[in-house]
Amino acid sequence: MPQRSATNKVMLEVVKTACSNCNLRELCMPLGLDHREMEKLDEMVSARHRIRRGEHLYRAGQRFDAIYAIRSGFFKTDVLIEDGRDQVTGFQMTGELLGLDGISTETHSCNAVALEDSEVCVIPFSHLEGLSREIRTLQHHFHKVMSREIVRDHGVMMLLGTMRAEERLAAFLLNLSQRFTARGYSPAEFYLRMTRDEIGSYLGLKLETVSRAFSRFQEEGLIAVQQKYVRILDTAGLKKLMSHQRG
Amino acid sequence: MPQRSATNKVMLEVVKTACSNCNLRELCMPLGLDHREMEKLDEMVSARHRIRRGEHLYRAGQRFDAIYAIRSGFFKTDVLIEDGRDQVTGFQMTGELLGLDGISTETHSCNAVALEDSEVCVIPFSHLEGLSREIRTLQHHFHKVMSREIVRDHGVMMLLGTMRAEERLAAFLLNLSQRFTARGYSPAEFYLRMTRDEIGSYLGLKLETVSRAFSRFQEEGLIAVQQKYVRILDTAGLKKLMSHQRG
DNA sequence: CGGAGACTTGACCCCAATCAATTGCGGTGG
DNA sequence: CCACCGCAATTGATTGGGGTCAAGTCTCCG
Repeated sequence: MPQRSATNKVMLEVVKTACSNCNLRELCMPLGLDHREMEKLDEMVSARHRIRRGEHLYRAGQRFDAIYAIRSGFFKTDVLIEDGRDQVTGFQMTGELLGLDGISTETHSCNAVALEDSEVCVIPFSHLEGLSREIRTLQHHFHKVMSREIVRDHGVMMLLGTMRAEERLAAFLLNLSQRFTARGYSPAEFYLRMTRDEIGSYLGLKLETVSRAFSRFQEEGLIAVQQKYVRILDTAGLKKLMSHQRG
Repeated sequence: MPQRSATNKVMLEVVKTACSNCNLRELCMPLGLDHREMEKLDEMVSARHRIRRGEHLYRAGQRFDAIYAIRSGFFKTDVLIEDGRDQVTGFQMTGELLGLDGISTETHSCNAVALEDSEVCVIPFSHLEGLSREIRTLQHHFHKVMSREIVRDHGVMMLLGTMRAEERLAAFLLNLSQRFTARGYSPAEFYLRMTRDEIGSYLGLKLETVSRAFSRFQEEGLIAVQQKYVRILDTAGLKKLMSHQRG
């Protein structure tokens, strides 16, 4: 319990931002650590960083030296190639990590942009590797997180390679729903933080196609949608949509 | 130097399959290790495994406990979903690792199939984590390899999300060329180990489309292709193709 | 209240999918 | 050795899903 003293406010601030007291600890890095290990983690994750909506957390080409855990907010990552084309490679929410792509070349290979005012915890990568060598659990957890990212990417490849437009959007909505649920939010009702254009880029579709698919889903009673607000009315219906190649 | 003795032959066999003497050491796990560290790696990577063309190295759903380094041969990985659709998520060649996707859930999330008679080195994962805690260089290298896989996946997402058929095939051929080059083979001439159907699955195209694109490239003098044999005649032309959205 | 950006909707078009026929190739057995 | 089989690949004709272009509506915010 925090001491009642003149330093109370500062204490609270510190407590509030420590991994050991973070309400994301079941989703984020601390998973599975004991008390002593958690303290070491707290030391490592000393810096926090606020990012305003629309600002970059990092840009492709910048030197990599830390990964970031999202404490609050919402991000997108995107890559762009010379001729101007770009693609959103992912949307990240609280408890998820950003920057894993930078490890390989020690240079960030994509851009990370806040889609709403956000706060991230800075995890200096060399410290993380150091602590991983001491704490088995942390090491293993980190490996799992990287692997999960690979599996997720395979899922997106599947989506882009084999699904038609409406299936892609259904998969996208169900995925969002599941992730909001894991964070204690409603599985059926949420605000999209990204534009139709960004959804389209992620799903390999044009914004008009995304918009049409939303409208169709609404006509069919699968969802209620009004701009960024989405309410899922028929989860089973959306799932069924995904398992039919045509029709 | 191997001793001249009755055990000579056995010795040679051991030497031949040790990481420290493997001609892939600049591509594979040993990268950057000193002599002592290399010896420890040799101990860890004790088992080898032969896989015949068409056989599975592992299947989705099987328990994960090792990753595999390809010593010789060629593999594909694919995922399949309930309704029967499947997608090739990658083609792997010598020196590359297989099985990273299994770390996250301790269960393989895709199938790995040999496209020609192959040999892999078995790297028990718990041993690898153990050794990573001892050897900084190995740990860092392993992290880089995982990260590289993530970056590669982003490249594929880009390809699937934004490129048209011919661009995809051009990108695919250039990528193969580059990887063969890194292994000391000709950059301009190689045999494809996979079918048109498998290429198509990987690129999000139907096999007929792949075939047509091959034919078109040949007509335009970019490549010479006869079944599985491919000869790149105009690398610059293929690259140029990739940077034009239409035309 | 006015303007800019986000979104929706419609009409048309094009690239790749689909359907279908044929050719080429490698292995197997008479 | 060659005929045959089955699979892989090529090629053609047609179709359709999503892209493109364009017009209009909604919303947020200064």
